[in-house]
Amino acid sequence: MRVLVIEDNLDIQANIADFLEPDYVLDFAYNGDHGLELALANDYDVIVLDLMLPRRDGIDLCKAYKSEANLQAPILMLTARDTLEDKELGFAAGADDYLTKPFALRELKIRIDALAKRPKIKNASSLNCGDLTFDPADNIVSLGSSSKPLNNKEGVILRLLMEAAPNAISSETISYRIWGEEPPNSGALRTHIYNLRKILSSLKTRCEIETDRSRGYRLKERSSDE
Amino acid sequence: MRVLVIEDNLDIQANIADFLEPDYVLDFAYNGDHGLELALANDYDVIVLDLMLPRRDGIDLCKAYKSEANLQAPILMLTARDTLEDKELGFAAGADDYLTKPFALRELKIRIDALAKRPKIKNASSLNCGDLTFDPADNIVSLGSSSKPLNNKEGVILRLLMEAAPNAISSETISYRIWGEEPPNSGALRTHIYNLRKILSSLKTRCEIETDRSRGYRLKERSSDE
DNA sequence: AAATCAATGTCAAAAAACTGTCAAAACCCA
DNA sequence: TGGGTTTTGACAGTTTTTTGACATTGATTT
Repeated sequence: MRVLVIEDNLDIQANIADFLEPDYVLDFAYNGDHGLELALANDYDVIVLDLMLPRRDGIDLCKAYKSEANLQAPILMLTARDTLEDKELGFAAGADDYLTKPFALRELKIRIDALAKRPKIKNASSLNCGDLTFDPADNIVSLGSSSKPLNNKEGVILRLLMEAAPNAISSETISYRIWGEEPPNSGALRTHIYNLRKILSSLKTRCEIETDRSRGYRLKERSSDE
Repeated sequence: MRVLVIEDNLDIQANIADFLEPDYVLDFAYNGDHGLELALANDYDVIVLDLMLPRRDGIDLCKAYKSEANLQAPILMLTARDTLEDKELGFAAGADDYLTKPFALRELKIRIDALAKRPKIKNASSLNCGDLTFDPADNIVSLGSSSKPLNNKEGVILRLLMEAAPNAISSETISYRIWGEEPPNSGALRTHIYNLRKILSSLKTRCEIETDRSRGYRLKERSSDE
């Protein structure tokens, strides 16, 4: 497990090093610029980030990292500030956990472990599956140079399918994501899937929406032999 | 965003409801059993879990949920206990965050938001028994390169058999898992077992469904001498 | 050993549920 | 109002699930 510790206080750094070193591979940065550089260049499992840093503020670093990193490691913020406003700021900047000094090293460790468990967030503004690309921001699905606009519901459905791929996603889940507790009382979803399929096939993509009878739908790349 | 709150203290519950209700869809459970049931049956974005619960301990619930849920929602533990040992227990059970009472509702909210951001953990669970492999995610049973899709009921039955193996599981238990309190009034289960056996034997697997007369069914690897 | 009985296996056919298709109606917004 | 979006409803085709009728099995009793 690789952990990046961005902290300018040498004492704290040494403590952390002593405590975590046997179990983790640690990198250290002493200022914000260096920290961001390391964070973006390497693939860490967790980043421990002090908020008060020379050169570049922790909040700033966090925002920059979350927007620029392709594979976002979870960030644990470390700070002496304990007001709710500070925490809000930190989480709003993209932190995943927040620990106020002074803290027990063991608590730091278990929180690092907890953070490392979850899969990392992929920073993809556009989704893709096989040869297809879909941009949820403007609801356009495209294959190479040809593309088609989708309407709202179709966009949501395609996004859900792409996020779930290659697994199936149940009609109930899709329905709930679109309509919440009160779905339309007729098979509107069926119609949307139908239309989505027509659009996909007009793009000549190799992806298609498979139905997993009574379990849901799945976006899948057609195998070559069909 | 859907949040499940498992908390037996009605005051705290009401507070949480008041504070979060406008923004989130909340479900409540008042005891551990009901909480686990809801957690497994629905797809929540975050689960808020009090540790001291009637019927089933929070730690226990957490472990059970993490091992049984296909798609694990992050769990935020809520408790009056503030020792490191308690936190370690909680995180070891699979918690993703830990908040000690009393807490500020705003902090609860920002931590819920932070948890909801991260992608959920998929429980990659393919079962096997002898030479057979069964993937409940797509209901496909396979032996080496050959495989067969199962329909819903067959899938549930095979999963139960595999989970129980090498022990037998009673018809009543299977029936209850499939139909709940109101099973069909004819021997539908017999027919499903029959069909499942046909599928298994078409795969030439060495596993077979044994019947333990008046006790139930059992999945077993045939011994070589038959 | 034969008779009996309940539990189970076998199978075809009926019933129910699910899905695809599409045109038309309802809705919404500029 | 007009045009795109979304829902409705009807129908057909398919798969899944249940039903029911009968055969078999194994244990128990006579």
